[in-house]
Amino acid sequence: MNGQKVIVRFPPSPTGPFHVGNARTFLFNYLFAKQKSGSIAFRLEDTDSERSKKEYADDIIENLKWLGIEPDFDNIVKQSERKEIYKKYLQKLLDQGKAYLSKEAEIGEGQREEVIRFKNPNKKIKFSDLVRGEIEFETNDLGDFVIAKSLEEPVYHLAVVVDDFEMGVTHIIRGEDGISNTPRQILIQEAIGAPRPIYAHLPIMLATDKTKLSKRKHGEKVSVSFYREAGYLSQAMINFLALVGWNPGTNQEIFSMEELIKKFDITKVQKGGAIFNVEKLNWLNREYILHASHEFQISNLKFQINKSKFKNHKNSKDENFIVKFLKIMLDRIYRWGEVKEILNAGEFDYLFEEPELDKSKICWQKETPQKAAEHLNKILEFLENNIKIIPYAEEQGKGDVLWPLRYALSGKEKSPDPFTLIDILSPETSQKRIKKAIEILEK
RNA sequence: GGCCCUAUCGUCUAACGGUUAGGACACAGGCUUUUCAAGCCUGGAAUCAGGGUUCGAUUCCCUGUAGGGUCACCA
Repeated sequence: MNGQKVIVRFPPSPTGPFHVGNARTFLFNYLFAKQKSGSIAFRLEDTDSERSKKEYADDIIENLKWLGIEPDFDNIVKQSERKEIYKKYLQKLLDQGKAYLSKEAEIGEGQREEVIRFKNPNKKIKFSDLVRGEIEFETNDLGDFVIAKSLEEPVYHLAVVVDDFEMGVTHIIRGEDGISNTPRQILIQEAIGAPRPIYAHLPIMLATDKTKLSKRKHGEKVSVSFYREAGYLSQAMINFLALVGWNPGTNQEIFSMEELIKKFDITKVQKGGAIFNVEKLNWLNREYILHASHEFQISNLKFQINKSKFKNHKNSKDENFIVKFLKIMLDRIYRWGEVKEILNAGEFDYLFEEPELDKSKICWQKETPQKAAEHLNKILEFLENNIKIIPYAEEQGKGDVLWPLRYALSGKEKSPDPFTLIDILSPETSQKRIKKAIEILEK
């Protein structure tokens, strides 16, 4: 590029919520531009007034900001506002005989009687792709394709080529689905005298069924906002997306944005499509949750509790409780949204209210109710005198002592260990629950 | 179907013609202050097939097969 400034572009069409596949495509553009100290143009391809909606444009912008990959938001280009520019180029092509008004023989529903077609020179187009190497097309089977419905209504290919040219785009990094559009666009570039940008076609991101991730087929899980709302961290999302289709050739898995910018290499991008593997995302997200600052963890936890059914419970306001609860939660979540889900599902009800005990479940395996009551009484005594329970449990059989204790405290067959429970419940509450269990056992 | 692209463990991938084909996620087994979770240790798991080229192919070439993309007056 001999010192020429790199300019990439991100041209979403606001006809749906921001798609994770688009997010990855843009991330690669972003990484590439940043490492070359280039700039990133943002263009809304909103010429389809039927399907383009402001809410979608807002969703794209909002999530781009969340992900921390921002294009040049100060200079947003909207295709819908550039009719005059396209018209100028169209007229010139017409004047030069490189395009012509065509009377259409067969007209379908909503189609025009007369459109502007590009006069195809029917030549072989060869271009070099940063990811795939040389790609060759015979363009005669494209025919004289339509480039506008009228002077005022250009069609995609014309608009894109004109915009990329006017905006000085040097590198077009886009999805693999753009490959077959490339020869058409190169033909138009040559006709309007635009330089050819450098192309890089990224592999497509696929769903588990190995087909393109689509909203129709795969639902809300294709939109960035879904992951945001589910409590994934943007850094984890970025880290994950970067690794789908690219890696630095080392065993490193965790990358900050700065490292990605430094290490990203467009020529090492994978050629084949890659499946969006949520399990890997989950693992990464957990890593980020665990390594976040304590303050960040606490604020996320509070946020989730306030969205749960316990939002007004006194424990939810108790800092001490929150800190202890965090420790428990960090051992079992991979995304923050799970806190609310787990809480609402009732798994931790016993931390907020007294559990119902089932007599048959208090005893461990073949232990008798008498024996269990005896152990619990002993524990009560230890608690009052601040004596360690473990030595006694080891002597008497850990299951026989610890299971009844844990069950008395939680009323659950599955829960954190009894010592963690005593700690978070307070000795008083614990003693109360143990007494209750003894009562039930003796009934 | 035409055109184009692609092909390493289940998944994401490493290996500038010579490796016991490496790592991560997931999975299985084991360990741990009962259970669950987490953690730690161990393990199973791949070069699509067939031809070439080469002393030697995961790697280069061809064919087949499979998968994907694209074939709009949508973007």
